[in-house]
Amino acid sequence: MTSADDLLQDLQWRGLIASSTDLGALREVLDAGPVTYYCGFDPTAPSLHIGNLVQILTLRRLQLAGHRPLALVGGATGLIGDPKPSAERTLNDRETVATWVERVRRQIEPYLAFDGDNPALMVNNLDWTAPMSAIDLLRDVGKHFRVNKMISKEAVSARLHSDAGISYTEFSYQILQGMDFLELYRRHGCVLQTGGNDQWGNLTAGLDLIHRVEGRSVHAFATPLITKADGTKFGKTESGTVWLDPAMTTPYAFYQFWVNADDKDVLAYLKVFSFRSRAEIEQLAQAALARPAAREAQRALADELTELVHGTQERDAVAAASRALFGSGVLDELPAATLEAALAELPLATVTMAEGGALPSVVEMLASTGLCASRSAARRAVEEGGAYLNNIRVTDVEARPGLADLLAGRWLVLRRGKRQLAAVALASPRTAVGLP
RNA sequence: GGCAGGUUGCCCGAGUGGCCAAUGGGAGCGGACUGUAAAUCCGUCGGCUUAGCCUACGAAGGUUCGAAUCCUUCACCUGCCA
Repeated sequence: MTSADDLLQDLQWRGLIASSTDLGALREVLDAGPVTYYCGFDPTAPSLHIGNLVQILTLRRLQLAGHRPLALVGGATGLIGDPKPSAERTLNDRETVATWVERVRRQIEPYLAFDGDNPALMVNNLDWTAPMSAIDLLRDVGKHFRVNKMISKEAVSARLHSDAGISYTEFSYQILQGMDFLELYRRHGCVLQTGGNDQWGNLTAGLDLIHRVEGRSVHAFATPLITKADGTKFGKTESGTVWLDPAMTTPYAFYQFWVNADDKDVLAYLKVFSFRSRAEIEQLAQAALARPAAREAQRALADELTELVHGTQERDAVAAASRALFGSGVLDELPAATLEAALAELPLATVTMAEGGALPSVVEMLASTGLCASRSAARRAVEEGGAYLNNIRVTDVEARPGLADLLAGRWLVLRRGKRQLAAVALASPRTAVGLP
């Protein structure tokens, strides 16, 4: 077991503790033996995203240090919705939430060990919330919550003072989350809750409840909101949120997300997401400073996280594809196998040859691969000099690839701008159409 | 329920009868410079069979040769009054 001192110092160095209860008290508890702790995940989408990864990995870090994680999926809280600062959430129907609960549960499992000395446990707050009657809730739990305190919580207060107002449903969210902590304390002796900093009010709701009902002081800490140096939201790309589900964000796109991290952000990301040691991370930071163009830190980050989330095989495939596609080499010099493996990571469009052996125009393919939103946009891209066929700029709006452009007899690589790529495959190999 | 104001492109916001696919800013996208980075500068930013055409200024009607702009009705939002 890692000493509490080492563990807490590591967490602090990584910048993972944005808010916390008394750390001295927490240190004592952690030193006394394996501590049972929990973090909750509400099913608000069919997949978790890289923002949630901070929480998942924090669970993992503590387990690796010898403590016992409870991963909670919010089958109940997901039906209610925690108050967003901006506006009321739309309620998702029960079947949807139930489906998402299962997906989220399966998504978290690989990061934790369910056997060994300090096995993890998955729990669902619907298990203890669903059997409860309204009277139970109001008498047994509600009585311990003071409205004055509830409305002073940041999430609630922001909404009370906004035009959006707040529904009783969302207002009650903190009661449910507080109940979860109490329930897990009673069932499993859970004495620590972690979560995102935006959840701090909900974390403390649980602390207060346990203190009132059980007379016991328990602990909590919150991880910071991950920010970007340029002020934009973390975890978004041109095509939206970076999801953990490979069907929603391809491993290639996932890898690219990290490779493209800003120099100014990469050290912070390594601290938060990487399991490398402090010494290793500091070495990477130095490398980034000395040779920024080599992007060693970004690659290390991308490699490690892609492996962690999608496995070694995918990691190797997308790293190789990225090297091939963004390398200095000319595409038609790549071995066919390397090329095909790389292209397999890209969005793909299939084209057929018209009578007379003509292929669709570059503009048509830019649109059909989704690289450009419309043919007008594709046309514009070509006019702006932002369209490339096999890494060679296309300048003619009417340009139409010929058979000689096909790589390995059937592939075309389309690029828009610097880094958006797509593959085009000829439906039937060229040998099948009877060449002269 | 009454009175007043508002609803414009991804967002903010000009436009009050033809010169409006619609000023300006932001975001986005592309180019140059680089390093698949940032900053900066430049360009672009409804769609299409792209020297042209089509669809659009909350919705539906109407006036007019011609409407985002005028009229009518409806919907929604905001403020004040009950």
